[in-house]
Amino acid sequence: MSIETRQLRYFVAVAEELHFGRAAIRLNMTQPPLSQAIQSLEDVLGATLFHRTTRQISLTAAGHALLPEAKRLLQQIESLPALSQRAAAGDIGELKLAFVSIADYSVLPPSLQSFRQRHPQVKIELHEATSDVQLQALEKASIDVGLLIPPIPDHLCSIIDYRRLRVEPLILAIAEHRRKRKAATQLQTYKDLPIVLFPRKIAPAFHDRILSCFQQRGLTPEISQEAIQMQTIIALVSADMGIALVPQSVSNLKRPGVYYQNLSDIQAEVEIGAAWRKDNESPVLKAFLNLLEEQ
Amino acid sequence: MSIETRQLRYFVAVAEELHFGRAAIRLNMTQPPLSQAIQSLEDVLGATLFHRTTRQISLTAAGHALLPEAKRLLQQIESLPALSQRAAAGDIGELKLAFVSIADYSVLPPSLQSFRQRHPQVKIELHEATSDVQLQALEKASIDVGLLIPPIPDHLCSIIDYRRLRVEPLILAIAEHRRKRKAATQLQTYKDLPIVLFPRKIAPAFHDRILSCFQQRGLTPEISQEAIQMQTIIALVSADMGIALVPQSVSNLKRPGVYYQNLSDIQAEVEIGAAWRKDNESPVLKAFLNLLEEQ
DNA sequence: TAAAAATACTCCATAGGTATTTTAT
DNA sequence: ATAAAATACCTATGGAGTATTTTTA
Repeated sequence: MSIETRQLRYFVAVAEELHFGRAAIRLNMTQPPLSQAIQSLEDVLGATLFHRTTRQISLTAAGHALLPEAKRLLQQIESLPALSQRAAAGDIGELKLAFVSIADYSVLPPSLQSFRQRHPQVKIELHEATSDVQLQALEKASIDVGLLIPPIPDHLCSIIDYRRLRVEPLILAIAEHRRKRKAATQLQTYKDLPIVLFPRKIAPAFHDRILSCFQQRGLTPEISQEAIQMQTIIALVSADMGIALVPQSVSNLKRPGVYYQNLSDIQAEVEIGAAWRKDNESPVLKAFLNLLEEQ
Repeated sequence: MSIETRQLRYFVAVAEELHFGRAAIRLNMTQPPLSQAIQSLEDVLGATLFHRTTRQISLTAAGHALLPEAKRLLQQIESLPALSQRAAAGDIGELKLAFVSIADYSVLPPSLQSFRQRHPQVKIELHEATSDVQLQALEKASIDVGLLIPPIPDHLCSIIDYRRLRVEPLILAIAEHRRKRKAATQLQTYKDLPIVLFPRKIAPAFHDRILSCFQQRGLTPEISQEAIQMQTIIALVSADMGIALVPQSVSNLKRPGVYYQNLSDIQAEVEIGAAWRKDNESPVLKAFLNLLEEQ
């Protein structure tokens, strides 16, 4: 036998009224079944809760100890519907979000800010990761959503949905003192400088997109250094290790000695989008995707 | 309609098994009523808890949010019998204890120490108070027990029980330099010195007991100063304001310049006892009284 | 097509009601 | 004498069982 919330409600009513008859009225029932319910509660607890005479009743020590506990528990149980509904609406919960370092300079900050504002109770778990790591994480469902650079491999298209968020042109990051005078907007101009690049292993699509810009112009640049994060690449440019092609939004990352130059002779763009599992029913995820839709 | 613990138990079982059939077996019941109970729980909560296909079920966001709450609540509800039983045994609860300052040097410390040891969960509320204040407090039931100096007034004898704890001889407290050489054990020896005394208003019984010692010997001492607490009286003796008659145990209160002298020519004693309301059923009080009994 | 949840119905345990007794003031 | 809790007994709601249907992987 086990304690039911009904018994706790009855106990609280009797403890507060200190009168079985009045408590029964308050509970919309008659006195005898209330007496029986309290007796059965006392049985289960293994302690008497009331000193009874037919004229007046009072709480025993066990009753005194139980009353605040019972009230607290009842209150918490009554709050469960609200809890469930808020969870179902995506107002509470958790969002595991991964992003490529580029997103850190474009889509991520405004999205995060407005999501936090609308869903302050949602715990957001952020992971910086490359696109292929994110795709693996999505495959094993260890993240809810990834902000990454396409493509989505064919074998994952059946379980993963993707939505484009932003397309940015590539621009040139170059050490200030290497800059040619008078708006040299041609990549060709800098053909003799080595380049800093993402490793092909880590981000093959992005790596190839950049190299193809050079190949289109018949250039075969020397790769002086590889780096995984945008800020490292910019740091290397600033240290005069070479030039780099980066998404336009990275120019928000100001660094002394680094100049960003739009290019006129290449059309290369880089796309960032959101990817998530088709079978992920999380209302928090839905809320996040709705918000991305709006922006 | 309201949530019953039965429904929470069912939910936890299904959420852990992720299978209605197996959960039903675990709960010693059949599957259909379990499905119905979960449905009715979902109705009350206003949220669905499981994504169901006939092949497999999984928790919704609402279910995920509810599961830890439900487990916690069930655990707490299951701990209520233990709580009630400990309260009934006096192992948890509160003891409001008042004591006269004299008790602070005799009965109180050992009693408190062993009670704390046996009932570490009991919260003890200590008040230093004179006997008459304690009796008033007992009358309006604002304390559980008082350590005081008798007598109990007649009009309270019907509602208050009393038990003698200790009887101590009165001894002389005297400034070191006033002490006559060679064991002057007669009160008479010091008849010319003024005395320090409890105010009659505050502790008439104790006041009168002390004065009667002098009167027995035909002495009428000058009262130089009155004080309510033992340590104040001893401080005044040390400041050479006069001599004092104090219970023997007060000699534990060493103070430079104060000498304690047994007296051979008086028989006066002071009694300390415990008083409590007859109608106080508190198991904590019972435990405390049992312990006093032993000592 | 087969495993599992939902539905339909049946039944009985027990929550709750009515009538009465007991008890303490 | 009376108010109030306990007891005895009855009723009926709804929790749980059995049989069957529906669903989807």
